Amino acid sequence: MVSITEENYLKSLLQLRLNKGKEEGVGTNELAEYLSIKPATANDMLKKLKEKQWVDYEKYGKIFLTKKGKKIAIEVLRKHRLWETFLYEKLSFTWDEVHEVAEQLEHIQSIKLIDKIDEMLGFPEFDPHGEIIPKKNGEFKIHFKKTLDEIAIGESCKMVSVNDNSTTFLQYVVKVGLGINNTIKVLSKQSYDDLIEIEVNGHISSVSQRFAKNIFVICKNCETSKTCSNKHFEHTD
Amino acid sequence: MVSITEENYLKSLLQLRLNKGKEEGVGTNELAEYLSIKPATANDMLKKLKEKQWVDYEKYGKIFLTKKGKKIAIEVLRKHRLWETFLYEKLSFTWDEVHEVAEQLEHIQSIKLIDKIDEMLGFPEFDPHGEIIPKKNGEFKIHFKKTLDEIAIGESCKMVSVNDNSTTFLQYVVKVGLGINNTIKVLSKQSYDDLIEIEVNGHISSVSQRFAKNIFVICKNCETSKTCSNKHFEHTD
DNA sequence: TTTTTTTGTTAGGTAAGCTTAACTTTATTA
DNA sequence: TAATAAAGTTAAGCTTACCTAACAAAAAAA
Ligand SMILES: [Mn+2]
Ligand SMILES: [Mn+2]
Ligand SMILES: [Mn+2]
Ligand SMILES: [Mn+2]
Repeated sequence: MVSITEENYLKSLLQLRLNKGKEEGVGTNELAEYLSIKPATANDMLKKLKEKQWVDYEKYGKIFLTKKGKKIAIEVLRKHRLWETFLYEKLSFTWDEVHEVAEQLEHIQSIKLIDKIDEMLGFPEFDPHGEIIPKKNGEFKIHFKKTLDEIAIGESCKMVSVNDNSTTFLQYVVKVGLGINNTIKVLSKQSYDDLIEIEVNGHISSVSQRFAKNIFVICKNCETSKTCSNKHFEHTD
Repeated sequence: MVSITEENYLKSLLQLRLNKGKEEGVGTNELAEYLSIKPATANDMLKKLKEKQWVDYEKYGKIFLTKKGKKIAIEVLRKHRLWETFLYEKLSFTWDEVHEVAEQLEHIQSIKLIDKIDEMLGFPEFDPHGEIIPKKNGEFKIHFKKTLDEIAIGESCKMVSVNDNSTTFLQYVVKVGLGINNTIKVLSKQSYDDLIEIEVNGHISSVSQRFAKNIFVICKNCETSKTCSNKHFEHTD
């Protein structure tokens, strides 16, 4: 049996893993920060997760999901994104409202329930934040995303998702005139205060580094995705 | 803030209260049995619930919900029954599948969510088990229900709901040919083994005392309901 | 009315999930 | 390379929600 807390840990490990392009493990402090808990707490829990063979790591080393652990994590992520889509599509929730509720709904235990929701939605590919929804068999495409601050001056990119799901941030994104699938051109960067000047739909505005680091984009001329099954991305079991 | 466990306690106190016709409080052992926990555990929690002013009772006395406690309990009960209806009506779950999942869904914190579900369902009056669904303002009708074993020989009654939500029991109910709103006539009672002979839709069968105690009915010639607002059924606050 | 049974309470203990404070190991940077 | 900073671990302690065992009060039966 997997507790709600354990599910949140495993899902976070997967998300942190996917948010880095490279094949890196996750750190204790990084995980703790992401879950808004203290490193000591994360460390305790990681011992239990290792015991249960859902993660693997050496003392003082990076943490990796095992195959079993990754399977659970993908299921939770799938539920989260399907619930967000349900709230957005069927119950007219707004972009910034869905995440908080989905954070709870993702822990409802019935497989039948989530499969029926999937069916009701017509087996959607993306959630309202532009994130890919894993299929029932656990397969999903990985975007090689960059954050907006990594895009060079003069280059164009497409916004695919966000890295901060807080209501405050999402409402700010809307205010700046940004949205999923918008094309963003980076016009200039101020060396004085690190502000980034961008153009979206003919409209020019300036955003901070902090803001830009929370906007995920794919650049126009790069390889953008690969299919990820249960076989990829886990450590040796 | 009210925890999931606390919500389950408060909801159970309300349900036990409603399942007795009379204006009686609930006992510690009775509550513990209902929640499948030990009386000592229930006793601990009741102290905390009293501290929080959600229940009121004297030591060794019967337990009553306060106005505040009853408000929370009604909200949870409303969510439970709306979710059951959603699963049954929109996702083609069967009668015996809905309860278990609703037991989890009832604890999702969003008011907007449950109101939207209510709206999607067209503000239904009854859940799939025949139980009344409290309105958003907390009002609902109370059936003066009896259990099937209390019906006298020769009398007819209408099945309105069940007192056991286990899959095993609900599937057995279906097998016996019973369902919500069926008219049941009590033909005879065996004094030897306490079996009750009933007639439903022209079909005659015998059921045990244990079975009959879990079938709620209203008798044809009694007063059957009264409206219950937040003002009724609580102890003095 | 006394005895027995049922019901409710107290005391002491466990596991999960969290905290702070002190410490160790690894990584960075001078 | 040595000093410093960052990352990770350990120890001790808290709260919630559960348990068993022993006991006290109230209700029912003899
Ligand atoms: Mn989300
Ligand atoms: Mn969650
Ligand atoms: Mn139910
Ligand atoms: Mn519940």
